[in-house]
Amino acid sequence: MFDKILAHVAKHISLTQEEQQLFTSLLKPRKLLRRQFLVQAGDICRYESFIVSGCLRSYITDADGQEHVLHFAIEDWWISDFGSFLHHTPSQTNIEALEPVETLQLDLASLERLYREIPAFERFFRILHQNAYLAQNERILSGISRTAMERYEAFLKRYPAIAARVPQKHLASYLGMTPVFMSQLRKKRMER
Amino acid sequence: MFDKILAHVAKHISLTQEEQQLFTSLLKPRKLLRRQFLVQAGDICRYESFIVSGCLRSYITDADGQEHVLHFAIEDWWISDFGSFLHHTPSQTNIEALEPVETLQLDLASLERLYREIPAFERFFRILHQNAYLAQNERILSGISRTAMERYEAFLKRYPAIAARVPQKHLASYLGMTPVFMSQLRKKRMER
DNA sequence: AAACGGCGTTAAACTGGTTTAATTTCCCGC
DNA sequence: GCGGGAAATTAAACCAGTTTAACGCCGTTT
Repeated sequence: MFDKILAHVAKHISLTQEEQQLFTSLLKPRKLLRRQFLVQAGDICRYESFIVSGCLRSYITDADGQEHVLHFAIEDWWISDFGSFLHHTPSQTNIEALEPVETLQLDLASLERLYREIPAFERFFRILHQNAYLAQNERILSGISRTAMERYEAFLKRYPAIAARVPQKHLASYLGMTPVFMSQLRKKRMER
Repeated sequence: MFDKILAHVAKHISLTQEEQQLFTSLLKPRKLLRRQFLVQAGDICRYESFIVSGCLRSYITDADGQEHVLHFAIEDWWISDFGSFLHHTPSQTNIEALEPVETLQLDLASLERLYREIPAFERFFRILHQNAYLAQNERILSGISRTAMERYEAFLKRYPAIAARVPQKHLASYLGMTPVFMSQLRKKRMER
């Protein structure tokens, strides 16, 4: 049951048997059906959720009622409304299962206990946040310097598994364009 | 000389006298004139630079020769090409002083030594990266959900000091619009 | 198997933002 | 303080991406 998450953690830090035990004892499993919400806007997001299987999207609904996809997350990734989780403030985002999902959840008190009792976890999450920061930089650059076609093709190249797995309208939203326009881009690519 | 950076670090972690001494002994001062580069594309970015005074921008030049501003940085912030710094790969970005700048620089070996000898620094940089990640999220959201006018006004509200300090063309680039269009937005705001 | 509703596609009108180019203003180096 | 070059402004033509609406294709429900 904990194999996947232990293998994931072992990519960055090594834990003794006892440390593994402590860590896994803090994790609470949670399963979601398709279309079920892990977090809803207005809730306080109480967990960082490690995804054992399945696929989710996080998005916000703006003042005009329009949805904007912030992230996709699949196996071996973590997801949360990070601001809400850290500061116990109401979540801006919704996080919805696009497929049946199994997660392992860690609450803030448990995370802080981990930091205290197994300092290597400071390192582990530092590395995760570093990587997240690098990926975000890429995405920002993409947004200010690339055309819609370039963004679409870059996504296909970098995350082919996700592109094949999520509805196009959500991908279009993630990429900052309309589903109609993305469909036109797909057509142009086919003709080429 | 080290007052500013010690005060900055003290916001997140507490250090003993000896730890402060070790930390500051690893910092190398570097000053830049206006228009001088802290990092040039193609170089390996060997330092995280803490800014004691002055203002810089990081940007990339794309295949068409167009510049795109990724970040501004002022007093009390850190700047680097983080990917280049971490992995010793050639920098994608240029980092240029917009004013005379004083920095304190930390190289990767020193940073790793800090992590080893003062584990609190794992925590310190975890928190910095967490905050960076949150700010990046905001910006991405802004890019996919807001109009140019909304982005401009949000920036003015959040970073008025920077907006007043940097050339408009750089700000326009940061916000993902042309200087000409931003000038039109400014005019509309004045008329209102 | 019929009816329903959500999703992707197509086409056409439209608009927010770009491009180009001319004019003015502002630095700042001498 | 003066001259030159870069930055900001204005106007007009242009284009990338949006909007609206109609249609066809599944997959689900009944």
